Amino acid sequence: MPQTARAKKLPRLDKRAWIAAAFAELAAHGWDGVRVEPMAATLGVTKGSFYWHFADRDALFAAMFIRWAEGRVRAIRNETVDDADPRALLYRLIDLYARGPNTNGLAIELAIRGLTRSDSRAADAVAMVDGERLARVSALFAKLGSKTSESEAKAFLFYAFVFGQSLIAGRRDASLRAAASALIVE
Amino acid sequence: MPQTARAKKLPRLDKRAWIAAAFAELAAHGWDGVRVEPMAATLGVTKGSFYWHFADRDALFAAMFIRWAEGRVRAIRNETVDDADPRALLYRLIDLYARGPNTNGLAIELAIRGLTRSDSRAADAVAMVDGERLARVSALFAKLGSKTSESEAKAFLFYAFVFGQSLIAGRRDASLRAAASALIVE
DNA sequence: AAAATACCATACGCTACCGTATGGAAACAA
DNA sequence: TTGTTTCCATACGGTAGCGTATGGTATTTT
Repeated sequence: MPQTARAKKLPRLDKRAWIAAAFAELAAHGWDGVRVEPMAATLGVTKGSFYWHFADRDALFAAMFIRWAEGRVRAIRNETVDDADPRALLYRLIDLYARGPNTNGLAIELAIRGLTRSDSRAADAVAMVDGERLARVSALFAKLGSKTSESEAKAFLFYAFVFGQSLIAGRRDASLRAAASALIVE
Repeated sequence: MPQTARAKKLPRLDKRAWIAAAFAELAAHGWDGVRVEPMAATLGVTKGSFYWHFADRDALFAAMFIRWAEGRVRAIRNETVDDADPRALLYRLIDLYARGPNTNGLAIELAIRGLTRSDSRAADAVAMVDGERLARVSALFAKLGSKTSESEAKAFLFYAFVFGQSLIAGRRDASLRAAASALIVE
């Protein structure tokens, strides 16, 4: 009997493919959605694939934490190349986390942050990302003329606002967001 | 055979007891932790109790959303009695959500907010709470002399900050928090 | 081409729950 | 006391998903 099922072109899967699928599920249905067998089905394979690449479900989680942290650190570094205007960068960062298409990334971010209490690996990942982001944003405020201590406070405020804003229901109101943003940056 | 198990004094349970237990699990282990049989065990009863009070697990969730929303609306109203100094109230609100003991309430809040995408009942609850909180905080800023539009922006900023701040890893640093708070309120 | 390795299918046992069905104890009423 | 209602225990059947065992098919290596 041929190993049926699955499209003609059968692209073998690797860890990355599984992790990507896991993030998609995480964004859509939370951690409850990240389950081996259903994911295998949507990937067009069986559990056999998964348990070849990962020891168990928990190993997938661990890999997700690491990949997420690395990706976020890389991202913030790319987003704050220092030959640009600091003020413009700050506004751009707000948009980047508040507006449209990145709604998925935000869901993932919040889901991971929801685990920091019970999972130390998640806590480590978050700490790494927060450290990098705060440092970068703080540097931007410093460039705008703040002293060290003040730039750190402003960075904390800025960063906290960006996240909090994403949690609030009536955030559709763009003008409100803009006004609040100006209160921080200006 | 007597209906064994369970301590001598057997306080019959009601919906409220189940909901309270569910919130405790939610805070500790997220939605994954809110499961009927394990909760029954920790409550010292069996599923029989649960399925008498609730149609199914989903009905429990629905009840949790409603109870949470009502409780939060009541809370913000109590916390903003208007014979007090607005500025002091604002600082007090920050502390209330940032410091020590309320770490449980925050976990619950974030867990519920994590569902707003996939569960409209959760979204409704959050919208109700956010509306009330924004209105109350906005009124405080208005008392401090802001025009309507500015007080709304400040309230949005304030409220977003309070939440975001709770998500950030290095939030232990009280002085940072204080400095950031001052940037908003003053 | 043969052998080794990488990747996956199939099939299985197992556990943790969900929800239901039913009878019985406790508390309250009549 | 006797019914009536409220609350719960016990016992099932059923399902979804975890992890394992094993062998088969691709793919690379020699």
